Amino acid sequence: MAIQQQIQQAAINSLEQLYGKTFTTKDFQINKTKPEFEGDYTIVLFSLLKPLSKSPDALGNELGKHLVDTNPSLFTGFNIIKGFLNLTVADAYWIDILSANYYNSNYGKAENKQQKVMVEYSSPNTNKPLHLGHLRNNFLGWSIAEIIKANGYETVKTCIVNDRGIHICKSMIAWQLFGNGATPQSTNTKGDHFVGDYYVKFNDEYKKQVEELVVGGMKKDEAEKEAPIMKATQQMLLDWEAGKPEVMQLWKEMNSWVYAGFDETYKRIGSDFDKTYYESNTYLLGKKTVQEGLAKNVFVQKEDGSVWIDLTADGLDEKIVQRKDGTSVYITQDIGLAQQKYDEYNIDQSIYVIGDEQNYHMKVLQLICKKLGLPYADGIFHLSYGMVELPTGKMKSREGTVVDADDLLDEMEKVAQQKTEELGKVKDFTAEELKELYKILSLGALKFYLLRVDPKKKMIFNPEESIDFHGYTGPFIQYTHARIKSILRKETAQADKLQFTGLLKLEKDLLIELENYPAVIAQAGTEHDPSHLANYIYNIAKTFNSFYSEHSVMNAESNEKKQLRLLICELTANVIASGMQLLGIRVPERM
RNA sequence: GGCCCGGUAGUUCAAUGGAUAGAAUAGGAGUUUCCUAAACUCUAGAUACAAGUUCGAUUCUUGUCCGGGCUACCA
Repeated sequence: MAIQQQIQQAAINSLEQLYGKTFTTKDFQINKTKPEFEGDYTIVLFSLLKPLSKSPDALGNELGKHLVDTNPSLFTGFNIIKGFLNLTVADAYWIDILSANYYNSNYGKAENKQQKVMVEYSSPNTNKPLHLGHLRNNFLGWSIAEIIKANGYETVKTCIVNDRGIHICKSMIAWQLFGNGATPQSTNTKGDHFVGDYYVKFNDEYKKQVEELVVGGMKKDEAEKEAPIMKATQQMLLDWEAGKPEVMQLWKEMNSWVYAGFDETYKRIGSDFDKTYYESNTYLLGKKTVQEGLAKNVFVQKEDGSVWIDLTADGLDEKIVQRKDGTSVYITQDIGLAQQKYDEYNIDQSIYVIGDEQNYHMKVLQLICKKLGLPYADGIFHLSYGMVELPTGKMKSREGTVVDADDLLDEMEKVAQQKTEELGKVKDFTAEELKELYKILSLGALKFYLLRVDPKKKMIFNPEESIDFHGYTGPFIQYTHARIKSILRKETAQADKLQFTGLLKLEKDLLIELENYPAVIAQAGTEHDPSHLANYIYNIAKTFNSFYSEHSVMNAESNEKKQLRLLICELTANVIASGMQLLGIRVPERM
């Protein structure tokens, strides 16, 4: 049991014995003691004063004394300042944690909970390459799946590819008009970029045609409908839905180019999926549900034949779920896909990693599922994340301010190389080892930069800051790990040589933080928030660096101290590596 | 208009209702005969505004001001 819970339980027992009253964990708080006071953990007494009719000093003294007397192996002392009871935890407790876990690669991870959680993330469109926003989505999704796994759940990572629709037809039309049979191979272009370029060409041409029509005297909104390239695109969509062979052929070919490009990027950033759904296979789903909803009177049919649900009683609007022509809308597909996921995997929870612009949509989806009485409705969770913006404002594809994922990764690698060369610490690395190191460092910097922020909040991506390898960054933590490993290459710890010697402040500070690792994994899981982990690992690294510069391991004051510090090094390196792994970040042995 | 989210040092981010609001970066000053200076130490600097609840509010409530998102028979 974690120390905080142990303290709380001990306090509950003492209060019961002292005053005959039973309290629960919600009745009072245990905090870490602020560094400026003596002690390790603090019981906040204020909320107990009234029910016990005690002054802070009286209660603090009685409770403190009782706690120390009845738990001599846990507490070695206490002091009271105002309403705060500061407790000092016995060194032996921290030493025990250390020797029990320094070799344990599963340290911090929870027992199997026998439940299955699906995480859907990434969800790209096949008409353009991935950009910075997708990176936040991918890093978040992958990390949250790992964190959930560490919390004892089985996970299924999925991706829904938006591979059909008018936007795809735009690239296809543009390729037909301007492609002259070019392919990614013939132009030596990455497939997703190749197709994305035609999407841009479509928009250029479309804009031109609209302008010409407007000059010719047509109104703008009419011109937008009448532009020949748009009409051709709409016709193509109809042809696609009718399954016209030439269109299907072109569609398949262009999508295959995109997938080749995506695969390369996914591999590079470490995204992987247990199951990929394609919208072209799922867009007709959900129609049966509409019929069932009508039968249950959850949905109503209007005179023109369209089907609706009235959510006004829940503070939302009326939403359409089927058009008057009988075709399904976006939300209907989502209901269908949710059902399919449940049928295929029998999942207990389904997490959707989707931007906060779709908060309303996801609310509606879950509410409809609930009203339909679907068994998986309560398990739907929208992991809503904020948009990534630039210091200059929002990214806009039309203004060309979108940060391309591949370009960004290339740039980051260059910076990693440049900085590594400047420092000149790994001159004996082979070319492959160097390349690998640059990858580890650049991806580490980028992932950490995007994951260290609360997912719910929008964030500013500052290109200059993101390539900084100092301070609150991935490489800072990676560097700390490499430093520790450098010590451990020289000598490994022997646990049987460990003797209690009295902990110095920085030794104890580190152990207190390391003891907290399981609680941090749990918190990151329940709150669906990897930033807690990022923050935590950073603090571990920071404390270790202070420790490192203050106390020598190899030249410790005594052999006991040396063994103790070697064990601290082991556990710190393990926790750093383990925690970073949960963020999808690798740590090098040397850098 | 309606609904939702956010406003904390110059900047980017923290803080289950608890002690003197933490970091990083930018600024100022230092540290290397000693395990990797991608490091460490010191210094200066912030809760948009106004009420309310509370022993105690960055946190909860209300209002004001300022940003952002959603509000399609698009996906």
